[in-house]
Amino acid sequence: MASDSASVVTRFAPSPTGFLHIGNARTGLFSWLYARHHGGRALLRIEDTDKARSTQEAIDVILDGLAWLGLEFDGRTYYQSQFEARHAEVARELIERGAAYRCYLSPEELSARRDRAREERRAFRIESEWRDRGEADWPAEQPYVVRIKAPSEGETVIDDRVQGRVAVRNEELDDFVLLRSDGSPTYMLAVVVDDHDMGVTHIVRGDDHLNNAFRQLAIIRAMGWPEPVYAHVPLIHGADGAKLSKRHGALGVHDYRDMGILPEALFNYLLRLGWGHGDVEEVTREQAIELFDLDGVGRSPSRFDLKKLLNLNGHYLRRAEDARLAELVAERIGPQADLALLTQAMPQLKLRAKDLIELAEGAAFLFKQRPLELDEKAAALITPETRILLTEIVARLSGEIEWSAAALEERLKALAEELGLGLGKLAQPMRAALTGTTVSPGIFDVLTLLGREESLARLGALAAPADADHTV
RNA sequence: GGCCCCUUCGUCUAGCGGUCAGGACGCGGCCCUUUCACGGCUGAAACACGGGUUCGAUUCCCGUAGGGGUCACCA
Repeated sequence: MASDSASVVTRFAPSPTGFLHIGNARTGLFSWLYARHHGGRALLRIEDTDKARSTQEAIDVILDGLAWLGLEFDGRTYYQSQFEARHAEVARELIERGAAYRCYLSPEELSARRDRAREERRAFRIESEWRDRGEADWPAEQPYVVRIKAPSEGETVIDDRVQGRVAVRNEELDDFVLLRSDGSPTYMLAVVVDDHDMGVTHIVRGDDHLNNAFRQLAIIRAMGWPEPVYAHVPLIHGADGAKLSKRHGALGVHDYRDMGILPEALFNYLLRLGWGHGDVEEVTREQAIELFDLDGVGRSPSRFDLKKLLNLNGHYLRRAEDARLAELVAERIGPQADLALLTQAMPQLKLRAKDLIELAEGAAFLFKQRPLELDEKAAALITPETRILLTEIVARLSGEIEWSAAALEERLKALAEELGLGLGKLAQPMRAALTGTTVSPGIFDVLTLLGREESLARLGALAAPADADHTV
């Protein structure tokens, strides 16, 4: 393990589908972490051979998502589409080596054979009569594909770093297509060539590719290239245990950002999904690089649990810099947000939120315009009796008193005692009048955050016992 | 259906032949308390099943069941 440390090269190879899939992001994270842990290089290659989907916009979404998560890759970003000539060249060389052949079977003929096999309930396997034909037999002006000559005897074994030893009988492998009839390379050819040319030593990817690895090995061996170490990590599933897809809700990394998840929280959550290291739960990026290795990756697929992500996010929220959170919240509140005030309130606010949306909601009272609208529960707290109470409170706070949490607490506790009431009896109506809700930071903090003038105005608006309209 | 993989609390996981099967999320209770949170304490909750191997299996082997992945001139 230590011996190959210096030479580790991994790659993450997403295709631009319009969003950065959360499962792909985790695979990318593992790949990146493995390289970082071993002091190797983490490369990024965009699989943009599907021209229709590979718009610059779709590519930017991927790049943006990775950057947001804090995964920075080494060297330049590779684009698979740039290597098509090279792919074709390898296909040609494979033919020359006798490891691949031109197959003139038409798509129609192929599907007819497939249907026949299905009817007869046998497994379909391509057996092209062109496999052993030579150049002399090639018909002129006929479209053809290039197929690999897959090995048909013995077995192929992969020592996977996650899945363990996996063997497949070679008769299961078929002569898959390398080059389409239009001369373009298939994925199967392109990955192998690119991985080799990029010097990738460790392929960490989703285990939906495990079956492909056996096929790809056929190309690698035919070319006499060094075989990479494989690590096929299980996919992420939804709550119902099926592969994560649209019907499971939020799929893209951007969706979680929009939901107010902090990147370090998603990073941590994704890391712990399918990977464990003793009892550790909260792992920073630095610790992850130090601790991560493939032997901590489980072999079974894990289910995505939003509740746990939210809980983790809460932990990171509480730990985050107040000024940073103030900026993130201000973006969500809009132009009326006051950064300085938000930052000042943040130590109190961030205790009460699991995501940035809740944080923004919690901060909303700071910027409300008078007269405040009261929500239902708050309105219920304003009664003729509590209005009288508020009148008294306003009177007590109107003098030349020190407007600090400590001083206010002293005053109000004294008043409560005088009236023979619990502090809660004063605090709740005050909270309703000051914030328009029944949930907020401590009442003395609310008072100081709002300031003397605004506090007294909000309190005073509901103090007069005459008006029955709760919104004043 | 063929092939491949997987199986510890509801979920994420620790465990790597002998443990009261540990932690986290979620859930219940209690404490703290001006609301809500945060925090602290605490409770319920798991080795899929059947055979072996062994003095002893959650742990090793083989089946069964269940789940998942994959079978294109998509990536």
